[in-house]
Amino acid sequence: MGKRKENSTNSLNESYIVESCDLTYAICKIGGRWKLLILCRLENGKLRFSELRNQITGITERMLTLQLRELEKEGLITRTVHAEVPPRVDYELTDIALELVPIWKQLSQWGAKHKNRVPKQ
Amino acid sequence: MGKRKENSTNSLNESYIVESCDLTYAICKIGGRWKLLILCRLENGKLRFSELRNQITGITERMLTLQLRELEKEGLITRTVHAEVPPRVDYELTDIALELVPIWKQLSQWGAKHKNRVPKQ
DNA sequence: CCCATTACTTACAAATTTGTTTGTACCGCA
DNA sequence: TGCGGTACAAACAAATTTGTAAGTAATGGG
Repeated sequence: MGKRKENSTNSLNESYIVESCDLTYAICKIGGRWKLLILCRLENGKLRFSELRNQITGITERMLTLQLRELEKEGLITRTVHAEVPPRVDYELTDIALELVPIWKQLSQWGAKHKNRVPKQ
Repeated sequence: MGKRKENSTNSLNESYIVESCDLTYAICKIGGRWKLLILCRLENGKLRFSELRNQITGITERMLTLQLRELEKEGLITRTVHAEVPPRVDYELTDIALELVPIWKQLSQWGAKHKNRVPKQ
């Protein structure tokens, strides 16, 4: 995501909020437009870059790369490079990410329910 | 948050993604930096604007207003204005928002756990 | 009349996120 | 030699989100 300004109000705010609230911490890790979508896809096992790209509608290669990098840094996925040509790389959920599965399932159910209840707009 | 460009790639993407995935739909509703923090505070009953502002470190009045408006539009909170001077307004979770409570509790627990497991950064 | 209080609104500016386009390395194949 | 496939990276541009600073209305109290 490019670097952030170290001392922007945003950054200061964020670090402050994060350290004082586990929930916000979690949201920071898995929030944003793509992260959960990516994790979701990996729910049933490894996938390679191109598979993710094809399965996630609307994502660009750049975004996929960026998000994968972040997820890796946060310890939510592992990245395995196979020394072949053409290159092959695959991604897999870590244990800690697997613990999120029930959560995103519930959230998904809630989403479905909410979608029906507030269809106007 | 100000209007969005109707036909930006972002918007198109978002609506597409949202309609095809309940999870992303949910994330759209409660994602972002402040929404869950606000909902959290309301977990134990109504609060007025100033109470929210004081309890949520780092939020500005503008952000609080904007987020509250969105949450209201999405049917997650109700807004009650008391015809007094100085004004008094309070906010309360709706039923559908209450259904999120267990989810954010789990997420919070996960956050706490993750925080300890990946302290390096 | 002046001030304080509350819950905002508005205009503007800065920061952050996302997208577009082009390019890279490697090898095998025609 | 040129092309194709894979998994990216870099430069740049646009969109979106967040923050700052300054109002506003209504009214009771001094």
